[in-house]
Amino acid sequence: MNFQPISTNFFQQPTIQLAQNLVGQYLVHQHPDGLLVVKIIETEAYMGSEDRAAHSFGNRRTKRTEVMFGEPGLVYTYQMHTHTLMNVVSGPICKPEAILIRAGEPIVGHELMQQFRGTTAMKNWTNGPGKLSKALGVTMSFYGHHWTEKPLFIAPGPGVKELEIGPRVGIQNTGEAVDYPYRFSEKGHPMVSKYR
DNA sequence: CCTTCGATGGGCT
DNA sequence: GCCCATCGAAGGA
Repeated sequence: MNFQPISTNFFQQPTIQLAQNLVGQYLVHQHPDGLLVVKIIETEAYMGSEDRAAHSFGNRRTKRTEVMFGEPGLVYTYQMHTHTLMNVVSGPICKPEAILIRAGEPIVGHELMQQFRGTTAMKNWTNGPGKLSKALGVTMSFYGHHWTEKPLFIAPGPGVKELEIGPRVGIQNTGEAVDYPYRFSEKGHPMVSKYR
């Protein structure tokens, strides 16, 4: 298969819509040790200044959140404890919205993913945001990269049969935001990350 | 400075 | 379900 970056204007749709449409696309990393591809099966939208669960709530602008104020399609990586989490910057410039990529299904590069993840069962390689980054060999060095540029990019995928919508995971202490229906996943997929 | 706290994951009970 | 690794960001003094 020949994977090529999706067009730039794919990232110009409204954030909720983009979060939904990212489910079913491919995420490709042309890693020095081999090609790695997953189909995205779970995302979460973070709606910027209005969303108490977002790092950019209240337009908080710091070294970490700076990239969220940039153009849609940029890569926002950040550290959570010992893990790297991957986001797609969304919304117009200066509207700091983003989409967390939470889970994927291995398509190409199973051997390398297993090596990066250890010997656990395949269903545990990419069923969470930290695991996914590790399986794909993605680190903080991609902060500010663009998701249409090799070697790390989104490519058109097959989509999904049915989309499931629910509340986001792991955002206690964010008031009313805990129940916003901003989590999107492929219904019934065995590698969707845990429910809360 | 100093303290608190994670958009997590793995191990163990 | 509970514990905690491990560290930078955030926010207060």
